[in-house]
Amino acid sequence: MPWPKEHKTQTRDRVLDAAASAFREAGVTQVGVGELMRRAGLTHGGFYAHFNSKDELIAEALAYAMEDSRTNLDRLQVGAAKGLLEAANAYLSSEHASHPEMGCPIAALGPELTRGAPSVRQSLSREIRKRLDQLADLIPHRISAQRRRREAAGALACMVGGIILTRGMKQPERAGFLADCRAFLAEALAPAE
Amino acid sequence: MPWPKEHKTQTRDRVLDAAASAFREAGVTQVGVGELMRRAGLTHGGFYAHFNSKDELIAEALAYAMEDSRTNLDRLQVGAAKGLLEAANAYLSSEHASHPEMGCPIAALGPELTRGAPSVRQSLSREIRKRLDQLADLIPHRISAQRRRREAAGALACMVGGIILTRGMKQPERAGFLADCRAFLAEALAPAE
DNA sequence: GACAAAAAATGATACTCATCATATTCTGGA
DNA sequence: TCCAGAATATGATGAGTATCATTTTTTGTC
Repeated sequence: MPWPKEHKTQTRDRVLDAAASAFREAGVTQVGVGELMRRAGLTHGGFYAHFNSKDELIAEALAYAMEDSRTNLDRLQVGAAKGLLEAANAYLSSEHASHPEMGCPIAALGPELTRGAPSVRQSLSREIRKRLDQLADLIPHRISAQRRRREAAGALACMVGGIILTRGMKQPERAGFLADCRAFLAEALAPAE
Repeated sequence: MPWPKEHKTQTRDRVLDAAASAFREAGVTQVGVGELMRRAGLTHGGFYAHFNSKDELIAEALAYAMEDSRTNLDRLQVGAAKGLLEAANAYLSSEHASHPEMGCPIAALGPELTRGAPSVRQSLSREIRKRLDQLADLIPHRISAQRRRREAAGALACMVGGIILTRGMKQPERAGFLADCRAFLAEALAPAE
């Protein structure tokens, strides 16, 4: 094998990383294969040595971006108790709203992915399920599983919708709206009752 | 004026109506000017006699679709007390989730519109503000304006995110997730406390 | 019934895009 | 130093795009 044995995997990962950012920033349909390869330091032709199709890349880039956004958002809540509410507060932040290319791909690309190829939709549904389970796990286990599932669903919906709506607003209104969403969740998720 | 005086307005409206449906169904970038004109019973060339650009059409189609979705969703809650919770329940319905072409354009196109031309973003921010005001108005006015605003924000975020997430899920999971979102809001918006 | 103007259709331009076939370059081992 | 094969580059294809200039059709009025 006349090449370093991990070389191909590394360039493949570079393409994947470039795709995960570029897609979240500009949308999957607006970013062409050629530009992705250029961002990865290559030319367009070699693309199909790494992926069978653009759709396959999209499906993989989604999973990659989900993982990436989770680590980026975790950095915003260092030291916090890391309950569901803290996770939601980090998600519903101005930093997240103003940096879609590093943020949650569901908020950046959700509707577009829903209209994508079957492989893309399959990846999307899997990632959503995974995220719901992760969030439900942040709720104390003394709470019933049913209630944990309900709160995770409501919180994730509020998070995704909140960021999407924030990004659709003009600058002066954004901060107040985000604060409203956080306050709303703080009450809805209160451990009381 | 050798044409019925409302003829041009009527065909313009036909294009607008076709655009509002097609965009919500397939996304603004996936629907070309040619197909829209064909849906309106015309050919591609005449488009620019009605609109200065595709972006101008998108901005107008968004407002048109917002109005259209409101009437379609109102039909789901006939006779109800028409409070914020009832509006949210109609929004978070299986019918809405499975018919994006008749539903809320923010849920169908939000992120895509955010990346659009300035005129599109302007229209989007205006429509979001309008919807927030409409929802806040559904809350009894004895509640403080601040709290009405907060509940409208949280509810709309939950509604938009809930529908987007539902559409990203596979069929057997959808109904349960929608029910969880509705139950979550039912508790969060409870008039008690 | 002919005319003028409005409305729509035809046709063309200049792109961009995903995909693939072919050629070239690079690398570790002989 | 040269070779085989893997990784990448070149170039082409065919389809699709927004936009505009020009021509054709349609309609109310004389």
